[in-house]
Amino acid sequence: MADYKHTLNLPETEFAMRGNLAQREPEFLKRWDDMDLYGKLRQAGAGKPLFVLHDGPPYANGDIHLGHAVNKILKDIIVKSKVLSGFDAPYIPGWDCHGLPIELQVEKKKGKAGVKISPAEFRKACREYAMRQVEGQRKDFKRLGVIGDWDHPYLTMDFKFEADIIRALGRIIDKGHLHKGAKPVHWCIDCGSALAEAEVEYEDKTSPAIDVRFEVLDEAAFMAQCQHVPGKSGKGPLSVVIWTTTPWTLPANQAVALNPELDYVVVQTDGIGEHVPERLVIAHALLEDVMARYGQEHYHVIANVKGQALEGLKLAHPFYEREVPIILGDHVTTEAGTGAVHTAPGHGQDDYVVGSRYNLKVDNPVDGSGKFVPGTPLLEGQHVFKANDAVLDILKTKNALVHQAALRHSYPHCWRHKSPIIFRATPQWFISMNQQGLRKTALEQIKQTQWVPSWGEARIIGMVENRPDWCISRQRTWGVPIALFVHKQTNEPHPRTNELIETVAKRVEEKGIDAWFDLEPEELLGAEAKDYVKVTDTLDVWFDSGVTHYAVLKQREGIEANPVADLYLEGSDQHRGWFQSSLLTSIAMYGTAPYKAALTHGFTVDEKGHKMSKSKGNGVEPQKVANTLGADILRLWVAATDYRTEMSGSDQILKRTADAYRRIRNTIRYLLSNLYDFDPAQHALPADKLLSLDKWAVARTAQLQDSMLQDYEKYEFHHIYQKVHNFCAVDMGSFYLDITKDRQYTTQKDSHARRSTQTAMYHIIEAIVRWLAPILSFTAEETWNFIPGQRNESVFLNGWYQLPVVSLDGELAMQDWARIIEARDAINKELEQLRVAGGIGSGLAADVTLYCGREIHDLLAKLGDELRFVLITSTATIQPVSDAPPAEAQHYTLRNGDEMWVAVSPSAHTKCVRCWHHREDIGVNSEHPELCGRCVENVVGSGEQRRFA
RNA sequence: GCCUUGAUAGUUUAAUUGGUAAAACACUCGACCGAUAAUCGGGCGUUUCUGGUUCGAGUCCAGAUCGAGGUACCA
Repeated sequence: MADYKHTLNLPETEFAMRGNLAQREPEFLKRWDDMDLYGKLRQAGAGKPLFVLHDGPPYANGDIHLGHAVNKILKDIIVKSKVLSGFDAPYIPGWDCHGLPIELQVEKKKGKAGVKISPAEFRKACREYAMRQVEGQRKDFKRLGVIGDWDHPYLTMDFKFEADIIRALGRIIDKGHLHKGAKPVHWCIDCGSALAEAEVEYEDKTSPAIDVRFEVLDEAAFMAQCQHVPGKSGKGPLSVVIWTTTPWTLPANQAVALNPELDYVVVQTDGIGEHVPERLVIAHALLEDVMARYGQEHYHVIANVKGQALEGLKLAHPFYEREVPIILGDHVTTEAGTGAVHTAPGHGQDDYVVGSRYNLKVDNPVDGSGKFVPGTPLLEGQHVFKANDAVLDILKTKNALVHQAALRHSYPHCWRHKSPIIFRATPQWFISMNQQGLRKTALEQIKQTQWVPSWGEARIIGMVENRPDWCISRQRTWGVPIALFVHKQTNEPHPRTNELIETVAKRVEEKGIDAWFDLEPEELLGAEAKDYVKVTDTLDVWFDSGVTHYAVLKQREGIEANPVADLYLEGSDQHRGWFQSSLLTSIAMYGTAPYKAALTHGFTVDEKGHKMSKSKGNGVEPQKVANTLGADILRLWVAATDYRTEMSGSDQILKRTADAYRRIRNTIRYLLSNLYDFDPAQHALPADKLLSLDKWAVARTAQLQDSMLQDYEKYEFHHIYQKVHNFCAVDMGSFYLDITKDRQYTTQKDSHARRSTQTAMYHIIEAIVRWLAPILSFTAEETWNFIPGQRNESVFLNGWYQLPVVSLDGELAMQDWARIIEARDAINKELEQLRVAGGIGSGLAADVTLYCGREIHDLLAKLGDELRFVLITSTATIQPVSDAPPAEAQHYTLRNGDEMWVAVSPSAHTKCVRCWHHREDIGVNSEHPELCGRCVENVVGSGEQRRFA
């Protein structure tokens, strides 16, 4: 048998079938670094319309996890797609560097600031620690193929940034949003300082649980609000009874809270203990429990009243000469107690919130060491927990104690000392939501912003509507100072605050935040210094990151006057966090939101939808994925997953993604391998000279590209993934590439038929490589250099591909090809039947006869002899239905109603050794006895002509 | 507890205004041996559950279950 293989145009390429991504990707990273891709992108972008995706800073602590990877990859996909769409899209990554978690890490190694180590040294250690964290995270982010200004990221601890935080604060003060107030904080008596939420742990503790009378002052006014039970009149004193587990907070009591919706009763008792008959006010739902607790068997309800009706009525404090009002709050429940809650705004978060609604005094008679301050009647100098007994004694003396018991319950403790902590009001700084209309403007601006997904709007509106004033002060070491001098008497900031802040900012720009902590007030205030106190509180770190629009957007991304980014993109937790802190500071400073659109992605969860955690061992580490499957697989997973809800990730799911990747990669490889001898400059045919099927392929590609560009526009990457994959597997793999294989391989190298396919393939690969670039960045860059023709050094330095416009209006239109595909599917089913029956192996061993209804007949007839190439069979004959299909022919009804009978049979002819078609005309040329006529023509003749396929 | 949000084949995603549940992957059976750790063909769902509205519900309504994010409370 003669060997004709050398007369075929078999595919060849150096583009590896296996990606070897984990090993190869670092080479591309180096290449991008060496060519300064980011710098080149900026140069190329000069003058183009700007698209700013402003990066939200991750916290500089710990290794990056899958959620970080998702966030950065989504941002990268968007930035890159905008570049391809012709925008100048800078990307400046940043880090959040101050704050408690870093302090705690440093404290573990160096000890507590101000105790074992000076605050200045402590801050230095924090700065060094944060820097190391940034290095580690930067390395991991870069490894994922994220392109950005990694050499010049923004760090909230840069001296310049720290100075700008102070300037931003100055501007907010200037606009009148700051106020000083008091707020209860967790306070450890042993530490002598406030604790952050993260430093509090909950443990069981036994406390005295007491019921206390608050006598009604104006009995007539009270009873007037009630509905009396007929025939029941009462006698004896009338009191509202509260229940508390912290007797020591009673000195700070300012009110008694009832639930407006609850039913309360006035109950007549015979007398509790040795006391005389009296009337008590209790929530109806708790009446039986309470009476049982008091040991009362004989009692009766004499009146009913809604909590609502009692608002504002005055009660007597149990042991001070003080009138306290009845107030209303939804936090009052019937789970425990009496339905009436002792309210001390200085000693509880809830009491503070409800108290601020009623303008109650935030009284805190307890000092930092837990003792009642001088001047506290009856209790001065006593330690709060020991004062419990004293309070009980006083209550007994005043006949105010109804009942007492011990209660074991969960109670906050200091994580260092394991000792119970207290709530204690301390002076704090706030950004007011209302005094300059911040809340109102924020709500207006939220409506001006595009939220993706749209429910983000309702979410953040709900939060902004309900949030209290923003407490921006912390009593911490590693943070940007609230650089104010306040008057010793008035507590007011210095009148020249504006100017002082700029002076301080300049110093901080030189020396960092220590410039403030080291500052002697005299240096700036001179003789006035004796009247002022230098504030040493630090800012909430949410303030730091909240002003990146000022410190970064305004100063580095080419947006000057009023920094507004095109897009902020973060996880859904940031409606509470960065989206909000950025919104509030921006409005306080400029009156507008800092972003035009805010996009949120869900959290990463495992395949069952449960959150990832170390203890469950269901986590996916991005570093590990990059080093085994490759970063492109992780990127493909991010793109393939609908980020609007939770994103499921697991080893299984990533393996599926890797399988899908291989399909895409092999399609690319096959296209490249068929272009090894193709030079577009020399061989490309004009669009109107292409074969019909090749026109279809180009048109299909263009169609898909249009819809994909819309998907990029709408940030719906999972649709792009589905479309690309489907294109590779269906349009290309099972149809176009399968059919054109014969033409590629068997026609003459430089024939019109072959150059036509190559032209189509060339356009297709030029398009695909760009579709993929934002997602499979490494693979696209690798592909870029394998595509024939002149090209620049990176796929990212290009726009989307302009596919040639093809017109299929001639004999076969797009919908005609769709119907041909439909007919082909039916024929494939029959071929499979024959194959299973053992009649044939390859489809090329079969003859097909079709008995067709009118329309499909006319359509297939247009293909003439080339129908067999479309069906990939040796012969394909069409007959009208009137020719009476044989019994063995299978009947199909096509979508347009046309009928078709399909008959398949093994070919009677021998197989051409070159093209593998079974043909009657094998051996027509005696010099090539094993070849069919067509192959003879292609080997020694002038080559076959094709029109359609 | 409250606010926001989700649930479609083993997996990832589709399904205009309610109108026969669609792909791909995986799996499986087979073919090919000129994309070969590749390629081609054939095969697989009570749309989480329970009710309701409707001629008709994945889609609308009510409730439940399980999950995610945020927030509050434990006086």
